[in-house]
This record gives sequence, structure tokens and C-alpha cells, in this order.
Amino acid sequence: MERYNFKLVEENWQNYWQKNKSFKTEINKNKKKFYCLEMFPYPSGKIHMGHVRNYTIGDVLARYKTLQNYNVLHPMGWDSFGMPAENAAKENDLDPKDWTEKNILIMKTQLKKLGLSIDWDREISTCSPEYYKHQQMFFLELFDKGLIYKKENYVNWDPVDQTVLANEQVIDGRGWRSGAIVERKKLSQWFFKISKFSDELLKGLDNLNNWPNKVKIMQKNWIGKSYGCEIDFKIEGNSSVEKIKCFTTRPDTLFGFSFLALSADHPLSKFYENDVSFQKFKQQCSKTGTTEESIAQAEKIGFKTNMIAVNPFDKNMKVPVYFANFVLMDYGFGAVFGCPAHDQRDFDFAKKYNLPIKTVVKPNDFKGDYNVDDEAFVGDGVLINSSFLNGLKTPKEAISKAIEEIEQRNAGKKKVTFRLKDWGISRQRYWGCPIPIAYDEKGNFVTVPKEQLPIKLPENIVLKTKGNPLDHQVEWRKISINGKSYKLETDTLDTFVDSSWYYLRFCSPKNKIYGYDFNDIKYWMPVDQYIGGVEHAILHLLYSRFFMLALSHDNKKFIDKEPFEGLFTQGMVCHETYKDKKNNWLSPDEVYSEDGKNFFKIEDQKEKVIVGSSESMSKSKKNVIDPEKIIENYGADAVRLFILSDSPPEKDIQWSEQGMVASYKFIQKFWLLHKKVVEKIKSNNKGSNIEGLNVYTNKLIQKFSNNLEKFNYNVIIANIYETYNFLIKEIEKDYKSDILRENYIKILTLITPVIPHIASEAFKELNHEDGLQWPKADDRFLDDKFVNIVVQINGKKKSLVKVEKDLEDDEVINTVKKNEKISNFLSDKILLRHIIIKNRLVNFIVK
RNA sequence: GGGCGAGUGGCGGAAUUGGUAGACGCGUUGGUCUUAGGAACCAAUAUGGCAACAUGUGAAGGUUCGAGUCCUUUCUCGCCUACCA
Repeated sequence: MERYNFKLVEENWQNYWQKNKSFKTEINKNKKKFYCLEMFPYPSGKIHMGHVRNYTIGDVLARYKTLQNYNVLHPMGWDSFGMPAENAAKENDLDPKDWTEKNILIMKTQLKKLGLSIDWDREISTCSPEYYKHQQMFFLELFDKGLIYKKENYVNWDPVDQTVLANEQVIDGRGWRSGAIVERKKLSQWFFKISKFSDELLKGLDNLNNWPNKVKIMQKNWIGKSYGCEIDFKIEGNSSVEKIKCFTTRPDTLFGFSFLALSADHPLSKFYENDVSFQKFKQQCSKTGTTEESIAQAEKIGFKTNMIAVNPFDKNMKVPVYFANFVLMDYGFGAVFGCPAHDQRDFDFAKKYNLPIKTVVKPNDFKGDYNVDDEAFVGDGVLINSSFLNGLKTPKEAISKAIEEIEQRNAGKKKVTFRLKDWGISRQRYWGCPIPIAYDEKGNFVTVPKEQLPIKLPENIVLKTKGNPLDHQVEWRKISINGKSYKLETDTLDTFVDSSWYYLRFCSPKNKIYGYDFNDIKYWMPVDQYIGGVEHAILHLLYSRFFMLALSHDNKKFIDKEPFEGLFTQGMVCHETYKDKKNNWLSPDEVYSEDGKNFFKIEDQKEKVIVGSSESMSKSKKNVIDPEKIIENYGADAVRLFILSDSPPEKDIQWSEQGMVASYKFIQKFWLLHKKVVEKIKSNNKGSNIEGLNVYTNKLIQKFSNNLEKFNYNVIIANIYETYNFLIKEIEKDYKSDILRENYIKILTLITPVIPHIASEAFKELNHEDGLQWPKADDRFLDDKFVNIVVQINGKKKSLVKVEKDLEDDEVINTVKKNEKISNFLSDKILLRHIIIKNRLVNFIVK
């Protein structure tokens, strides 16, 4: 029997698609557009299984929408600036550009082997001057709009990568790439004023109905809007300090005020800098806050000042002012008022320093005297011991009354605070987009005029320097603007800037005068479906949303301000981990197993391998499977089938060699089935028209389309298997050739998005290659003539009875009662009543 | 500490959203064909029972004619987040 030669077939089709530019897209106003975008990869060297999953999911959708006659934009590009290139170049004495371009070439070849329906004519690479030129122009534009500024402040400094990190890039106190413990350093930095849009970014989330709730909640928490008020506390004891401003969400607890706490970085710390014990305290503060546990269990420590704060509600209530380690400088005003009875942190602090704990809120349902004892009470309740606030309910009544009072006394005002901070975009790195700023000899900066863009990165430079290699590029830094000499800025842009607008560039990848063309984005934007990993839930997605707001700010031409209409976050690809007895990680290639339970080293067959938990594939744990080898062995269709089959796409999937083999075998089996069908069709049978196939096909169309829309891709694969199981039997029946052909074409169309190579080959054999259309389910065949009625006694299923569809209730009951099993059940019982659901179920209630 | 989500066969997972629990795949068992099979095909596969039948979706209650699905309580696991005032 002829075996299906996937290598030949897949290569042929991939060449055909490339030669014919089958996936090239242009604006076509007669068609509805669909912009399908997957997060573009960093060109690290080779594609990994995560890419395979991501791009397969996207490709199924893109091909499905194409068959539905949408004009589909499905582009691909490279997020090609970033530190791995610079590090690899340093290690191997290469140029980052060469390293990157080589990787892109390899990965592009690999992606093509997956058979993705990508318009490669739109390929972009963020490290090319044609791309970053426009980014520099956007920089100027945002600068002119007042959305960019420079300021000196503390930054997260990664000592290994020698660069600044955004807050979002610091995970558990460590750099997200290097894993080094992040230090605090004061530097002059460029910032995007993302905080200007805090409210818009928050409100915009409400309209993103096709985003996972999880991601919206994460962004909401990140933006962190809180309602409260600012309070100015009068200060005594330090002649140069009149008042201290605090932010609070609980002004209602002001009568429980027992201390005021400042951040160690608070401006007022300047009065204590020469105090040895303050220095000691500050040192202690910087030690804590690296690991999860230390943050959670960090002891509250403080430094008592000579200042005294006065309660605006009662001039006689005077409390000490401390510096405390749990107060953050970059939230609110870096100062809080402490109410130990109703805040756990304040409670811990008060306990440690023996400060009074005065209860001012009593739980709603509490009867009698209430006193906070061994932990703070933070729930809702009624105000007590609080003068004019007594008896008011908190949060609602008491808080608004308290704010009212504070405002009346001129001691503060209502205030909304956001957690979201401005986005620091300066990086002390070579391999990134140069910032179009230049300095005169006095250090004053000017923007580089548009006409002088792009500022290209110097090539073939020495990278093994301390700090930023660009600092050493004396010649490159020289620039003349309007006849005056300046020196270029050496910071480059955070690579998250590159990916904040690439989806716009895909709409006009070749546009020379500007980053995009308005006609193009008017037609294509927003991205209808964006697909990628949930790890970008905050960083990349928030920045992209910001970029749209920034570009559309003061620009009436913009219609859509949200870049991504739909978002889908796929799960990770996992694999078991293996270790040898010396505790070294082993790759799956290095181990074997006969029973699937006990694993041994291939090298030394006596050595038993320790099998660890299944985790996301990563180089460090060596639990990776190379997609290239898998495609080589089993073919792209089989890989696509498997990567979609075992788990819902939003959940993690376990890589399984057995599962992969099963998918491969299915492709082979399917081809044999196909051959049989073709033979039957060719036989030109004038035989009978059996309903079974029509009914199956049309029901399948309905099911399949529905599952596709809902991203139930694993169920689609099950539908494909089911269809095989059905057809392999049904094909033996005496079908009329044209009925068979008609149905088979519909079925083939359904499976095309998932396994495009074999489906295309099958269509070719049927001489049915052009004008493929997603089939519509024909109602005539969806209506069954008979239905199976579930018969229950007291709600428990007892039998199934086949009756005519839409039969009158009385007749259904009569038919069902005649059923032997049911009549036996009913014979010695008293029938109280019955419940009947049309075409579905009869339930007899008996005694 | 806070937020989100999930608990269904030996395993991954289905279930038209309140109406036949376990689709589909893996694995396992038996069989056919084979010199052989880690190939192919056929059959079985939630549990107990020879069977009729009974019991079954983390646990306990509840609503309902009927609950994997809704409500309450509870346990376990996963992910995210973190001294945010």
C-alpha cells in the first residue's frame, strides 16, 4: 500500500504557497477585514514548542477566517533588539546585527516548515533602521505632545546586565532576564508619561469584551486606582517643617491616629542624614525586600524623629513621627498616618514600638464593647470613639463625612491615587533604538530634527566595555544640528517600545514617510484577534494600549484607541524533567524507558534516572523538544494536529511522544481513507442517496464552526477523529458519487485550517482547488426525523425510547409507557405526574 | 496577606450551559494476521456484581421533577500579585 509521503507533499505545498504568494494581502474594501496577529518572536536562534503552539493556533484562525471570505491580514516579524544579541555577540566576538540576522533566517525557514499562512511580504524587523527610524519620529511626536520627560530618580539597576529595569521587569527583587538582585541607583532617565492615561487605560478595559477576564483584572490591579484623600498634618518640633502630606483611603479612622510614618527616601530625610542611627536604619531598610518570604515576614522597623504630628480633628491629639521601612516613597506622598487598630501593618508597628492602639470601628454584628486585640480589624463596621463620626457606617457614610470635615478644616482634600507609574524607557545598552536627543557642551538637550533621522547605530564596535558601549563611541556621538555641534544621547530605548506599535507597522510595512499610513490603519486596525503568552498580560499589552492613546492624543484622525479587540492567551508547553544521580539535568534525548515509568540513562543503561515534575520547557532544565526534529520526523500536519489536540489551548499542554505518534498515524490513516473515498467517487456510482452522510456532514459543520469560534481547538481535533471513525465505516455504503463528493469536499474544507498540506493535496486529487468556501450547515439535514427520548423515573434515567420528532406530548407518553422496561417499572407504582421536555425527556414521578 | 481559576476513569480531557456523565486521544486487556513486532486491524475498558441492578464528577448540606453544571459551607491544588496606606 502506498504510504503518504508527508515530506514531499508538505514541501510541494509550501513552495507553491510561496511562489504564488498565496497569503499576500491588500486592502479590499469589498471584503470584511480580519487582522489576526500572534506575538512576534525574539530571534533567539531556533523556534521552540511555544512558538509552534502560538503560531499554529493563530494559523488555524487565519485560515478559517480566509475560508469564511474575510480579507485576512496575518503578518510576521521579529522583535529583534535586545540583550541576548548583545550578550551573544560579546561572548563570541560577533556583531549583534549579524547574529540577529542569521537567527532570523534560520527561524524563518523553520516557521515556513510549519505551513503557516503568513504574508511574508510584510515581514518587519525592529532592529532595522527602516523600522526604528519611525520609532524615533514617534519619540519626537510624543515629546512635542509633552508625553516624554527626563528626570533624575531612583532606578532598578541590574548589576549583571548593567542596565536599568522597569518596575515590571523586576521579579521578586531580581532582574527578569539576568536573575541578579536588583540594586537601587540614582540616574537621569527618560520617561513616557503613561500615568497621564491611568484613567483612560482603566476605563478602556471595560470595552475589551474579547479579552480574558484574568488579564483585565491583572491590568486593573496594576493601574491600581484608589479613592481617598490627602491630609496635611501640622508638624511641631522641627522649625523648618510646617506640615506633612499623607494619602489615605481610610480618613474615617483618623481618631485612631497613633503615629505618622515616612518613607526612608522621603525628602524630609535630609534633616537626619548625618545622624548615625538614621544611617543605620536606612541601611537595614535596603537589606530587606529581595525574596518573597522576606517581604511577607519582614519585620516592621522605624526610626523615631523629634517631630510631632497634630491630628486635624483634634488639636490635642499629638503623635510621634517615624521613618518606617514599610512606607514606599513612590506611592502616594511617601507618608502615611498610622491607625494600628484598623491596619495590620500599623498594628505590627505599634506593637513593636509600644504605641497606643485605639479602636474606632466596631464590626457590624458585634454586640457590647469592642476592642481590637491581637490583630487589626479591617472589615466594615460602625464608628466608635470618634466624636462626630460616631455611629456612622464605614466605608460609605463615615469616609465621606470624614473627607467633608477635612476639607472644611482646610486640612486636605478628596484625592484619587494610581499605582501606575511613568514608564522609564532609558536603557544603558548598545543593541536598541537610539534616542533622538543631543546635548550641547553645557549638557542641555535638544531633539534631533526629523530630517536627520534615523540615527543609526554604529556597526562593528567594541562591545566589551564597562557600562554602555555607546558611551565610548566618541565619533558616532558627534552630530551637527543647525550648524552647531552636539553630542548624541547614548541611552537606547527599552525594547518594549519596539513592540508597542509593531502591529501598526504591519498595516503599512513599506511606508517611508511615517510609521503607518492612515488609510491602512483605518482599514486594518484594530487587531481582531491577538494571540500570545499570558506573561505579557501587563507589560507589553499595557504599553501597546498606552502607545495608541499617546499617538491618538490631540489627533482627531484616530478612530480606534484600543489596539487589540480580541486577546487570547495560550498555555505553555510542558515536559517531564529528568536528572541523573549527580543531580544534573538530562534532556529527553538522553533517557529511555521501556514501561513509561522507569527511566534509564542511554549512556549508562544501569543508571536510573530521577523523573521530576512536568514543567514548562526551558533550556535550563533541558526538558525541551526541538520542533525542527519533530517536523522532520512526523511532518508539519501531524505536529499541528498534536499541539492542538491534548489540552484546551488556554491551558498548559504536556508534550507526549506517544500523542505525537498517534497524530502521525492519523495522518497516514487519513490518507488511506482519502484514497478509498476518491476511488468511490471515481466509480461514478449512480446508487442510492443515503441520508446518513448528509446528516453527519451538516451536523459536523455546525459543531465544528461553533468550536472554532470558541477556541475549543482540542475538541475540533476530537471532531476530526470522530469524522474519520464515521467515514471509514460509512464509505462502505452504496453512496451516489456526487453526494459523496459534495459531502467529502465540505469535510475536507473543515479540516483544512488544521492540517492544510494533506487537505490541499486531497483537494488537488479531486480537482477542486480554487474557490474554497467555508460550508454552511443545511437546515434540511439538521432536523432529525426521530429523536431519542430519555425516560426517567423520579429523575433517574431508566431507558431510551426512539420516537418521531415533534410528536404530541400525549403520544410520546403513550409510546414511552408501552416500552417494556418502563411498563415494568410503573406496574406496581402510583404515577403522580410526569414532566415532559419536547424531543428530549420524559420524567415520571411515582410513589 | 490579597486576587483569579480549577478539582470528572489508570492519564490528557469531553458534556448542546439545568436534561443520556465519561466524546476523542493515550494507556491497558483480549483477539486476528504475521518468522517477528514497538506495524495494521477487530473488540473490551468508571466502580461493584454472573446478572438484573446499584453507586458514581474533591467533601458536606441545599434549591429542583431532575445538578458535573445553580446556592451555602469546607478541603486541596495551580497561577498571578505583594508592606499600594
